[in-house]
Amino acid sequence: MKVNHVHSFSLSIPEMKNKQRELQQKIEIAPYHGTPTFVAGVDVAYHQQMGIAVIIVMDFKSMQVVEQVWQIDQVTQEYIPGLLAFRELPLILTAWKKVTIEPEIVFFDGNGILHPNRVGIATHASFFLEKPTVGIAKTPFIGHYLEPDPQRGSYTFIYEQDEMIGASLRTQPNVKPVYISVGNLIDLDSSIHLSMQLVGKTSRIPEITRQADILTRKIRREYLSHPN
DNA sequence: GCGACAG
DNA sequence: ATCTTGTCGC
Repeated sequence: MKVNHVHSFSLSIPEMKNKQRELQQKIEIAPYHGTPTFVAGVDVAYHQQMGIAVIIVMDFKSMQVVEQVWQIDQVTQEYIPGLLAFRELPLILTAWKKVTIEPEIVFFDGNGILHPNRVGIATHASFFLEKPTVGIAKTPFIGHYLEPDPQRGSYTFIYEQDEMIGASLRTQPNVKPVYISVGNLIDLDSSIHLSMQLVGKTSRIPEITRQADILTRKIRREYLSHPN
């Protein structure tokens, strides 16, 4: 297992757990509540060794993109299940410095506490961003849950033992659900409902991370894909 | 020990 | 994540 702790951040797994316990108290004292004005979405794409991190800032009500920033750099850390943040977070945090419109909540392509150590990338990122984060994953990682009803907006909770660690959310009728989990500083119900409000008419993935994903591929097309 | 395993 | 054509459906 190769993990270089030579990044703009570095937390060992025990440190992650401590940090999580510390911020868990803030969640209980002051979880995010209400309707955000601006939200952000984060995603990363790759072209060989190059990674492209995109952050989209969007007006929550109109779902219009108000800012988009990105960062391109070499990524040498391999992907290890459970340690996605070690691969993607350094690039994301560099891109984050370019954001000028401050969002209240940040959504990630990946998991929050729906993770073997309860520290998925959305949770890990919150330690540095210090704001509420939510994980939106396209495939389940861990946990047990029942299939949500086929209609749009229905959801079931995901458990491990007696711990409720996420939700399986049906964003479109008869379409495979997405997997929502708390990153930090927000409760699961808000995470689910805010994610659902960011779903467009026909897409399975909420617009906030979908737009980030789209831009990520566009940048790759224009800057990295062509040999000449 | 063996397989599974977010992106 | 990435490699990839056509195709069914709104």
